[in-house]
Formats: sequence, structure tokens, C-alpha cells
Amino acid sequence: MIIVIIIERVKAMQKYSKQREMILKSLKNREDHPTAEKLYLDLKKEMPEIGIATIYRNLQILTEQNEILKINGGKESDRFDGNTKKHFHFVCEKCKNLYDVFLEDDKMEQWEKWLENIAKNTIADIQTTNITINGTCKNCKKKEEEIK
Amino acid sequence: MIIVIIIERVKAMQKYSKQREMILKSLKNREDHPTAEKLYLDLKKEMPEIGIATIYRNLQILTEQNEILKINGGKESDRFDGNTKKHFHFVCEKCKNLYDVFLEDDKMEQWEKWLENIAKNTIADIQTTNITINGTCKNCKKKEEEIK
DNA sequence: TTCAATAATGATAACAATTATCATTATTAT
DNA sequence: ATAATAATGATAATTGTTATCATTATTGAA
Repeated sequence: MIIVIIIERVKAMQKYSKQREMILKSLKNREDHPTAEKLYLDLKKEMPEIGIATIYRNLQILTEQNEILKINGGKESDRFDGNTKKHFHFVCEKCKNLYDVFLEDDKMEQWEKWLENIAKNTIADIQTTNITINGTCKNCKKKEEEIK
Repeated sequence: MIIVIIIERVKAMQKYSKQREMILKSLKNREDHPTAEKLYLDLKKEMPEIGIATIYRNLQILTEQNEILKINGGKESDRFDGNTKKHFHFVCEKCKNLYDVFLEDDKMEQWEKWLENIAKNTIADIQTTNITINGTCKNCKKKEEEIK
């Protein structure tokens, strides 16, 4: 007799945690795009015992669950956005400020159609997109022109 | 008598180096988007004494001089592209592969006009752009569907 | 061509953001 | 209440990249 045991790695059941709830709530209630560090310092005020690892851990979990958006910060720290409504991000290469770029719904739809079309003609099937535009913001451009 | 000495930090004159030339030539002659590490290992074959710091240093210099493109790799390593003709990059979130997305010139122009328009209506003056699209590539999507 | 002046190099230390480890605590289903 | 186990917080480890610094290479002028 041959007994075959199949052990399947099942996704662990998620348990509630105060910390995760706080992190999510905080991101939903603010308009900016804090780094993990910034969020840590802010939440520490309400819950002094919270650890930085918990912040990172939960930010990752929430990102995977599409409850929040992770904005790749490159050399700078990553930032997190509680607003999951589709929009672009604009990062000023000079001052490192991050701006939301919301499009009217029809424009966004147009963009997505366009992107889909690009995808069809190239190698990729684009499912989720996360567009960051780099450039120089108005303030910094102004400053540059004043120097000249 | 008051003597005022104004010391102005002048941009240092750039001197030639074999290493920088090699790095640039290598990037211009390849189609992929190597990381600094990969480039280092490749160039070591031709010039065993080259150091990793030299690679990083020159990649930065060349990027600043717009001779090459630096592609922000986020948690992964940055990648470098010898092709400065405007195009997008598509990164597969699953396999981490990076694909070029070239647009016909008129499409790219259209995109830029569009972007400019977005910019006007929002906070930013977009000068240089560096668009990375994240998603799932055809191969990985196929694999996913096979599992289901 | 030789000689400063100084930019570039290569080895390696330092750094900063993030992730892994692990003993302890909290949540959950029974 | 209990047992199973997910989550926590402290901190060590990791990783990609940058800074430091003594040495070497390039350059323009004598």
C-alpha cells in the first residue's frame, strides 16, 4: 500500500491586530504619502510601544491586499498612499516632493485603453499599473529660472 | 579694510578615463538593462582591476550627463539603459523582468502633449519624464492561469 | 618632456532602508 | 479555559549604494 501525503502550503489565516488597524486607519485619514519611518514616528505618539518592524510588516501586508498603495521611492524611502483610487504620482527630482496627479475618470479610462493597446503590441499584459512621473515641480523650476 | 573673498564652487573639469569610456561603450552596445553589479562582472572580464565603486561613480556621472538612463529599481537594484531615445519601461512584478516599450514617434509626441496638459492642470511642470509601468508580463500571466 | 595640479581610481568602511530572526504576547476557534 | 498559531517588538542581518582616502592617471603649461 502506498500512502501519499500532500502537504500544501496554505496561506496563513490572518488575525486581527490593533497595530495593523491603526496603520490602515492612519493612511486612510491623511492626504500625504508618508514613509514607513514617518508613519512610525506619528503612530508612536498614540502607541509608544509600537515597533518599526511592525510598521514595515503591515505596510507590506496591506499593500499585498491592495488596501494601500506602495510608491517606489528609489534611492529615497518608499512612500505609502491610503488612496487606492487610480491616479499617478509626480515626484520632483529637485525637492523630492511627491504630488498626486488625479485624472478625470474618462481621461483615466482613455489612458488605460491606450496602455492596453501598447501592451497588446508589445510584450506585456498590464494588469495593475503604478505610474510615477519624474520631473521638476513648478516651485523648483521657478527657483532655477531666478538664478539664471 | 575689509576683504571679501568669494569662493565659488566651480564644476570640476572632467578628465578622460578608460573606465568611463568602457562603461559607456558597453551600455551603448547592449540591448539589455544591466544592474551596476552585472556590468561590473561583465567589464571585469576585459579589465580585471576595475572596482565596483568606479562602476557606480561613472554610472552616476553618465546619468547626470544624460548619456545613459537610470531606471529606478526600487527594492531591486537600479538598472541602466544606454538607449536614451524616449521610451517606457515595463517591469513585471512577478519575474522582475524589464521590458522596453517603444512607441511610434507620433504616439510618443501625443503622450507628451497629454502629459504636458495634465501638468498644466496640476502642480507640476514636467521636464524630463521617466515612466515605468508595473504589471504582470505575458509569461507570468500564462503561468498563473495554468495553475487555476 | 617634464612638471605641477587635480580628477579618477580601487579598496574598503560606512550608511540607510528594509527584512529576517526569535522569544514573547495576543487573537481565535473549539 | 485551552491550545494553536499569528502578530509583535527588539534587534541582528542584509543589500544596494555612497563616502573616504591613499595612489595613479590625465592634462595644460613651462
